Amino acid sequence: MSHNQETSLEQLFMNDDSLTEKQKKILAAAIESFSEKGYAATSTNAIAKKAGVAEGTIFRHYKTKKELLLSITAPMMAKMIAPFVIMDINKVLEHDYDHLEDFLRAMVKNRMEFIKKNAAMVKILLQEIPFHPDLREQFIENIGKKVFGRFVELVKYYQDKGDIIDMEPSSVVRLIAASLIGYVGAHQLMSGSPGWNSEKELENSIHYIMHGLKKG
Amino acid sequence: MSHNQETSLEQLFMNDDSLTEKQKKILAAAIESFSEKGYAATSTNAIAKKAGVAEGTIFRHYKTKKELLLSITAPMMAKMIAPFVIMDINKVLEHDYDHLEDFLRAMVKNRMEFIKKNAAMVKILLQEIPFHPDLREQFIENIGKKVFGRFVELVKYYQDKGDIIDMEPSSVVRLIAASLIGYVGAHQLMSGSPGWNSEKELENSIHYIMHGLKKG
Amino acid sequence: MSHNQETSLEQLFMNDDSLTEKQKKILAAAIESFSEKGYAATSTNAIAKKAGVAEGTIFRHYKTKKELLLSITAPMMAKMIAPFVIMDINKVLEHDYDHLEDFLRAMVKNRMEFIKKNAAMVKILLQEIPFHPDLREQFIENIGKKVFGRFVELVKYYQDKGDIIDMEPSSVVRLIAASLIGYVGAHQLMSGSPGWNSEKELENSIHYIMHGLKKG
Amino acid sequence: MSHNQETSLEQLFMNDDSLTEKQKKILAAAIESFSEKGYAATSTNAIAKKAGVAEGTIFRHYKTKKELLLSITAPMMAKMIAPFVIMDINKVLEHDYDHLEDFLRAMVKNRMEFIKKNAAMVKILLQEIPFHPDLREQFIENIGKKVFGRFVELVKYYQDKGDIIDMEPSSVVRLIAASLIGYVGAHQLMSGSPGWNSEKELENSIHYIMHGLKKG
DNA sequence: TATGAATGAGGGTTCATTCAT
DNA sequence: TATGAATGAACCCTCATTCAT
Repeated sequence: MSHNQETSLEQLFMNDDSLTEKQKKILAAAIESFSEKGYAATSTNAIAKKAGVAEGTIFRHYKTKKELLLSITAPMMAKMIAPFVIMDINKVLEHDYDHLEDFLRAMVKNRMEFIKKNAAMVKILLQEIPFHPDLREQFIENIGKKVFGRFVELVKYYQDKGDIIDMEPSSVVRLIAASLIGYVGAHQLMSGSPGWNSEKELENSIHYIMHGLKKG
Repeated sequence: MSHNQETSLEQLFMNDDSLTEKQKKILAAAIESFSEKGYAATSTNAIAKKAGVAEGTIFRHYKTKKELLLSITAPMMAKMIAPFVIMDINKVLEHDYDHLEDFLRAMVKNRMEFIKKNAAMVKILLQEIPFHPDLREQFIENIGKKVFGRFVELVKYYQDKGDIIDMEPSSVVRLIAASLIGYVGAHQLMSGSPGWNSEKELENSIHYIMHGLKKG
Repeated sequence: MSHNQETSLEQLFMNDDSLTEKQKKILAAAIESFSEKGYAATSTNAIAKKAGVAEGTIFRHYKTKKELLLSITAPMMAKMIAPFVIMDINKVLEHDYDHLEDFLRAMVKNRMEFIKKNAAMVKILLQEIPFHPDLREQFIENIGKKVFGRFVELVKYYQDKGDIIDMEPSSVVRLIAASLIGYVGAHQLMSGSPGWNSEKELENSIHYIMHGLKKG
Repeated sequence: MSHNQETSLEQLFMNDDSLTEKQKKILAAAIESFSEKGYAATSTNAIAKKAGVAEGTIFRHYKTKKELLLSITAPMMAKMIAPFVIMDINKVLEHDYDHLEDFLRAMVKNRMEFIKKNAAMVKILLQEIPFHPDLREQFIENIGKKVFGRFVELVKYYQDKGDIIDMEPSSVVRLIAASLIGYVGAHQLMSGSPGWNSEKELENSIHYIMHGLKKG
């Protein structure tokens, strides 16, 4: 859960040697189009044109348009949850973060970083989940089961320590998530407008989360 | 901000005498389809079939498919913000709710009621906002400017009374909103699954909001 | 074949007591639309709107769109050939016009007058003839047989008198017609532009016709 | 302005290597349909069927139905005026045709040849001009400005020589054009009927033109 | 007589996908 | 591997016409 630089997912695509040059262009074009106009409203023809590639080329690499979407969202989810999947909870808890606040702040900053770097892809994921049952299942499986589970353990630990409220751990996790997603949403909506101070809002959000979960 | 029964928007459509019987069926079918598969992935032909109506009939009443969407979302937004637009802030504050907690709880319940009754339409609104600049503008204009402004006033009042934290009022409002929207989203995602207790989750959310905003 | 004022066909419609007020508006709207955009490209809906009438009203008076077209073109043709049908050739020839030139000039002026007054309707007739076999037949029957026949008689008379060339009478008639229609076409195309002097062009056309038909 | 064989425009399309086999079939089908029923009354579906091609194929090659029309009429106009654009007036006048009659006869025959070979396409052009402002402008620009200008020069030359009447050169050109177009129109209308002798009518037309323009 | 809601066939066009090159 | 022509189903929408009011 450190602050070290991760490369963005899109950059990962670009450095993947198993991908053709054209394939990379297709992915980049698809990401931009899907995030702007949505999956259903983006035509493969439009993607091909934006990628500077023949329409057939898309289908040489991805059997269907849907598969192209999944080739974006699947690694997206994998990377999204990676830090949680690999983290050794015991080590994390005992050595890295004495206080919950510290852990939450670190996590928030880290994932916020990830989200900022992969804004378009996160946008696609969130936008398309309502319309694709398989995407939703995949999401629930990954985020809901794996990550959620890990967080629940974490929350329980801090609850046992008496640091935070004795609410259902799953609820606690959901509340945190909502606050963070809300922050990102506001950032997408407001970013650039004069009244929006992204850093300060982040701090406010963290403060809100912390106090919302305080014991008593 | 009372708990009195409001009729759902869809019922309002159904009781609107200026609408043909067929028109009502079209609206109902469109609401169902749009909320399930999204605007772009719903064909006018599918709507017509679901409504038991000729496809041409749709276009007699709504010049375009987009206009049909807006005829759903526009009154949706109006009703959504209605309680805030008409509420007399001074009266509200001085007589109805001595404590912020009471007001928030009442408001949450009231709007939660509205959202539950109009789940499909709210879903449409939230789902389509990313894809329709005009919808987004309309939303910002209504929710962002009108409602937000009113809430900011309210928050300032309670801040002056010393009840809640001295954070930017706009941030406070955003944080509350995120938590509530997060609750609804979870409800949509989880409703029906065994682990989900909607009532309790609502209480948890309110508790979280209250403490998140506590002074000090 | 005198120069007396005839009312235009459209005015005739307007004064016809057997026509409803609405019906007159429909005819006027149809004439304008058909002449501007053509029969096939004009919708009954557009006609109804331009006439300020419900779409159903059109079909109360005219069973089909085609019938509406014919209700314009049929009287058009009747009026177009009326002077020729009623004229008493012998009288005309022996008393009215000693010289062919005089007759032609009078006829040209008279029909030109008619065409000017009914520009839109003539335009419709000429435009639609290529697309409607029945219109074409009707046209051939009326203009081709009746009028043509009369003109052929006339031409023969002047040929017997030795005034004009001994070409096939039918060819003579066709040549005159082409020159006159050419004049009207040019008028439609050029009218209003600075270089176009309608009166002078008409005189040129007549001169051209006369000399084109001169003996020897 | 020689009588050498030109290939018809449609044959040119058929020998154009830049066109797909299907594209040629589409063009042939469109030419036939447009000339018979008119542009507005011809459906792309009908063209596709007649061409033995999927409807989508049409739109792969021509973005819109209108573009398909223009892809027929534009080269049509180019070829129509080509002989006039490339002719060296001085050479023509001094060496080829001592008398105006000879030039006119040659030109008439040459263009008549072209028109006969491209009857369908000429028909389309003339039929659609009233309904398409852009076509009309294009026509005026090409025929009206370029060709007309050249003819005016020619006419002036012969007027200076004293061969023909001292009428406005532009009127002279118009009168000739009307007579020729009239001939073609009659040919379209009458061709096949027993009384129509195309060759003789052409000679009559030329004679009529010549005498119509005689001095004095 | 006049309306305008309703129809469903058909309009032009776009779509994701296939396949010969 | 990459192309782009070809497909035909499906898209949104318009059409002429009908009919209950």
